[in-house]
Amino acid sequence: MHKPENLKNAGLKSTLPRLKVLQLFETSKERHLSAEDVYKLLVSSGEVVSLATVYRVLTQFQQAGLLMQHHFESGKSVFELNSGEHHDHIVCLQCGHVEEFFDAAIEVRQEKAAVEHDFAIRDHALYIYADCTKKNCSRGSR
Amino acid sequence: MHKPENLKNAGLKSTLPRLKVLQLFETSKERHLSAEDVYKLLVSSGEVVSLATVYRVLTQFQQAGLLMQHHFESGKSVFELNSGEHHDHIVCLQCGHVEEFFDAAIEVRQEKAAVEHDFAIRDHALYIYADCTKKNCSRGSR
DNA sequence: TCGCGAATGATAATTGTTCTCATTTGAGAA
DNA sequence: TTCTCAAATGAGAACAATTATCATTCGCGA
Repeated sequence: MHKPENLKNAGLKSTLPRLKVLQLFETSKERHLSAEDVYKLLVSSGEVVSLATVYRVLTQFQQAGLLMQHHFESGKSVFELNSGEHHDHIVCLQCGHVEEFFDAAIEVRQEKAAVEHDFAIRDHALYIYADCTKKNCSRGSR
Repeated sequence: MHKPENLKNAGLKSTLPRLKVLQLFETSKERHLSAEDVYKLLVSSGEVVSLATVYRVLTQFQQAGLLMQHHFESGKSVFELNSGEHHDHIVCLQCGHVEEFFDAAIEVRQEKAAVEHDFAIRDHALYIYADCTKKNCSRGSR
């Protein structure tokens, strides 16, 4: 789905590090990755990329609309492929597992709240922090 | 409203720095303050408190339930007196101004989303980022 | 008033992220 | 294909927010 063309379309020169990062997001089983995650995954799969480059590329991809950036409570921000469909997140406080959801009613009420308070809404973040029920949960990370 | 008793009730020894911080939150016109804000406000009003102590006290107050902590996109976290009534926030991306709102319907739908995904909700954060209409907006801070 | 454990101050250490700058690379020109 | 050069990268320094360390000081009960 995402190919070098995507980089060109985004006005980004097609370089090795960029292709590797993009490919990682497309193939990783974990959809939400932090800069550190990306760096470690690349290194552990034998790729040589600098952490600085990972940060730069992630930021560029986010600005180009290829990735979405989120700020969970953990302190570090995480990225995910931009599916084009807005959604919010439920984050497990124990294992860091993230699940996505969308609720039209919530979206509507948010817009309403912004309007009522005389704000021009630009973006919003809804994070639900909870305990998930994964059998392998509680390994504590992220 | 909040007095030394509150500290004792919270199991915290009533010390000067703690009283000063608590008093600052009670009297400041800005309801949402970062650690840096608190530190600077105290210093500029002639008080002598260490930044490390400010961080410690804020954390203790938050754990004691006196303060609520929020993580806006700015990167630094902000605190506010715990009113006891849950509410969400609209944050101006330009001037950092924060407004509060509450929408029962949103709360209900969030709970529903968590249940549907088999999560035991522990906490949630809903931040709407927008441009406010304050005449003195756009000074850019926080 | 004394004594001791808890709290504080000053500063070093950590963490996540950005910046600097010398070196390398990709993509078009020759 | 080779050359050219701006753009991209790597390595490490620099930064900002926050936490940890540890010697000194303080609050509070005996």
